Amino acid sequence: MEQSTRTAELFRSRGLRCTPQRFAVLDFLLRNPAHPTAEEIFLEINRADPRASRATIYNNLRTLIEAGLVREFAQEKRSARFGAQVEKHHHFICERCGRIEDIDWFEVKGIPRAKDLGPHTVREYELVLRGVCQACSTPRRKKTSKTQRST
Amino acid sequence: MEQSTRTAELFRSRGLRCTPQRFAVLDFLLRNPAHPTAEEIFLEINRADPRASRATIYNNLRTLIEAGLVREFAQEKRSARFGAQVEKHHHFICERCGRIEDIDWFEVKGIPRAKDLGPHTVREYELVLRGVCQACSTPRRKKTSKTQRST
DNA sequence: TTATCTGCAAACGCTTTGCATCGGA
DNA sequence: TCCGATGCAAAGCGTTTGCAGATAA
Repeated sequence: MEQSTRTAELFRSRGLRCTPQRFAVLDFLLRNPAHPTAEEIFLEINRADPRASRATIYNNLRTLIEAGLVREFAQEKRSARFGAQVEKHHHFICERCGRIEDIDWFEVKGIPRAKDLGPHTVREYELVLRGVCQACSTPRRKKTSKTQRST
Repeated sequence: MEQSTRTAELFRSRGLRCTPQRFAVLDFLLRNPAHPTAEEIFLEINRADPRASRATIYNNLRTLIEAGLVREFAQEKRSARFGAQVEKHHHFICERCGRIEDIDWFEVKGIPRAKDLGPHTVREYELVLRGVCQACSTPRRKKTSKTQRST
């Protein structure tokens, strides 16, 4: 109730109303570092206030992401992408067209050891680079960029 | 026509029939390093053979993934996950329960320079570690693992 | 010949949207 | 007061599945 005032002001400073549902979403994410799914967030908030709806949770997640207060993870683009290279490799993702390119494997120095990770066991790792690919950064004619669906 | 024979044998060696559609999927992925979506693969294959259906493309992608010939990217689990930590950080993903944990940011030595990446511009990067989290590797009672939807 | 695979259409799961109502500032 | 936010239900999209007919081996 100090923290909550701060959150309320955070919202206002971005032109957002501080509604109970909106507050609950951010509050829950701040307390829960395990990257819950929208459904989990909904279940939690709906438990406290059974009138809270899925639509509102989803809407607020979008709103908070646009406001830079929340981050979405593991959904680079709408649909899954596939590749025939099955050996270890890193990835480059174009933020404009969604294209994913493989980067030849190389070891990364300084991967956290078990002790730094807590008790988790790491089986594999990869580096994900994000940026703009050549096709998208070249302001030529039509561009080859759009790799999205087109039906 | 040499290459294709090799692919056919690859299939057979894993107990898979070599159908035109299945061949086309793997062939397309081998030729196309840009990690196309299922829809893109469908459009391409359907253009050559208008009878090829989406269902078959999807089925074959699953089959090929199970056979270890194809890899799926950027779809850790079914639904998106969210977090309130908006600063740079790395991620640990539990392969059993899908939980995603933030790892405090640290620079990684040896990120490919522009020259090695071709003409792409890297804006940011992150390390993605995959393994088994403590909760899932501890064979205790009920386990806290299941973080999936539960409706 | 026959188990596997295909195409179709319907089902599914997650997410977004249209719209009437509600309520924070 | 009044515009933004909410809840509901329905639509959207990507993906999976049940089933009858087709086909690789």
